[in-house]
Amino acid sequence: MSVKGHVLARIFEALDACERENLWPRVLHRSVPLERPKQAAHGDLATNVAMTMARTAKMNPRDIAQAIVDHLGASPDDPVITAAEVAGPGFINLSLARKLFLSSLAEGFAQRERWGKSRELAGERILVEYVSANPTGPMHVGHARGAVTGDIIARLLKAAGAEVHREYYVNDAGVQVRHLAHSVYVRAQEMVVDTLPYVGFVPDQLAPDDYQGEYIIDVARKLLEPLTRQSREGLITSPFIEILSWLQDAVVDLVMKEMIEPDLALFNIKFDKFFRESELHESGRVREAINTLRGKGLVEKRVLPPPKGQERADDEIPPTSEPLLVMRTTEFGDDVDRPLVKPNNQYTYFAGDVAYHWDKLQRGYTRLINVWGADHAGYVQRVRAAIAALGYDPKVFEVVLVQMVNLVRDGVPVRMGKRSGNFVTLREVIEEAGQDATRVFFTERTSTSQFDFDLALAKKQEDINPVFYLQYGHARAASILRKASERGIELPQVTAENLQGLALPEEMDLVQRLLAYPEVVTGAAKTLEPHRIIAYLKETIGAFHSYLTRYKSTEKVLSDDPVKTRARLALVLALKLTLGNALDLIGVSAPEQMTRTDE
RNA sequence: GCGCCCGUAGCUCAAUUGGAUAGAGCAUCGGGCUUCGAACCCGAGGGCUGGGGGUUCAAGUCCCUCCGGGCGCGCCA
Repeated sequence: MSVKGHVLARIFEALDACERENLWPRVLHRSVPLERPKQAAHGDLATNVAMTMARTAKMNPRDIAQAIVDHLGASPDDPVITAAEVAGPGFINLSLARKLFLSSLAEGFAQRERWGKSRELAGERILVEYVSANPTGPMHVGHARGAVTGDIIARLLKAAGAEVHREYYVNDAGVQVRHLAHSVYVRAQEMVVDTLPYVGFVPDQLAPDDYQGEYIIDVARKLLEPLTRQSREGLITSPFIEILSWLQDAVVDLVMKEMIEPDLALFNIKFDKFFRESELHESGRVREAINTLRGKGLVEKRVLPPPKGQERADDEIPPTSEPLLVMRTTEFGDDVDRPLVKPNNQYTYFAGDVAYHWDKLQRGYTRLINVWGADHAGYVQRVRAAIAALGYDPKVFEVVLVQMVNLVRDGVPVRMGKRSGNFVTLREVIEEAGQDATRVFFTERTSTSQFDFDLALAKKQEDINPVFYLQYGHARAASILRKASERGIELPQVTAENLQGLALPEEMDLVQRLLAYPEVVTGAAKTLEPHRIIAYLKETIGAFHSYLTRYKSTEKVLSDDPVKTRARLALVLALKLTLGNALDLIGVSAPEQMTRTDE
């Protein structure tokens, strides 16, 4: 049982005792917050139950707190609570038995790579959808943040005991893919035109909305590569519209297999499934979803009004007054109703997404977590509406909105566009900064914060980069253990007995920080906030360095006193395990030693 | 104009989800390596938590309202 578990049991006993004496009305279900105070003077743990009870009990919180303290039975010899006192407006500050911490740490260490993992979310089946970048080119830095965030959220949920599947939704059915196919078609024609046995063939031209990027030529080359000369000629001389369907499929396949999947692999990000939007259309799932909505009377054919507010400056999309099939998402909190079928009789992207999320729900997931870019914020409400309309609890649908990354070079914004082909790829960033650093860079902050990614700075930042700090902590612990072995000191078992030699306040502080690790993991998992792991690492490592420095000339880990040495080595072992597990959780390597590459 | 996200030290961000005296890194200044790794540590300066109002024992955190920034706002994805 955890330290908090022991303490909670005692607090509940005390509450029971008070209620048996009718000091206040009995409450059946009560939560008791138990926190580690910021200030050491406030004890090892503190609770504010008394203050939360004051209102319903109609009593002074200090009086309640005092009654609880009186029934807590704290004494210096107690195996759990050695002292308890009322403080401030009604806090109860608790001092705990040293032995309790030490044996808890030993128990934790015994779990090895399982230390920090829990069964907190056991029974939940969670689908995490992330990246889902359009299959129209390589991934750029803008996708990196979502990729890292989604990956780590999946890892956190798994660590908390949930069954987790990772999915990438491939939008291979829209006009963008049509433009992609046409771009490749044109490039392929240009490559083959010279070898044609007859003259007079005129290649197509790239349309304004087609993709200009260099990589299109690569895709075209890869497309033609496996084909015989005859097939190549047949392909490029066929009218675009005739081979469109085949071409789209082939091109998306190439982009996914040759560009996106390898880049993700470079990042050590894997998916359980790449879900093709086209599957939903081909299998009739989209039609089925719309029919279901129709059966509920939520679909109608009508003219949608133009958007409110400012007039569109450009005339790209002419206003249409044709009636189209819309879903009444406004009945579920959306701003306006959303179209399902376009005037040209094609399904909208939204129609596909309704079917997709319906499919997810029918696969039995209890939670659907989508990691989306902030530019999709306006989309959340309509999908949630669809889920509610299909008869599911909209709360199962959660969206982590990852804010935009502004790419700058020396403070000057870098414009990016996939069509223009002007962008910095994910591959370039990873090759430049490394996987570990990129992961940390995108995980440090809350996903709601927007920030600039300065390419020039990223190079210079070697010393500033937080990843080194995180890894250095682990390496330094490893180094001490290595040094001990060099001196012929046997590494101790991490047991409560061996830890008994810990006496310094900084040592007990470290013990308590390590003991907090499992809660940090479950906390990060429950809030879907990966940055908490980084924050924990920074704080714990900071405390470790500080401890080592303070006692570097007085109380070293490897001292003349065998009892202290054994205890401190056991602490370092537990620390190294905890840091290693935490780094592993966020997909960052935990080196045994570090070597400087610069200077 | 409407919707969503955000506003905390000069800069980049935290703050145990409503708790006690708001903390780190970078930058600036000043210290600390003959002995376990100085990619480190210690100290100093720097704050009306954008402004105002409200909710309560308690607000950076929740509600309202202004101000400022980002994203989105047809039938693109």
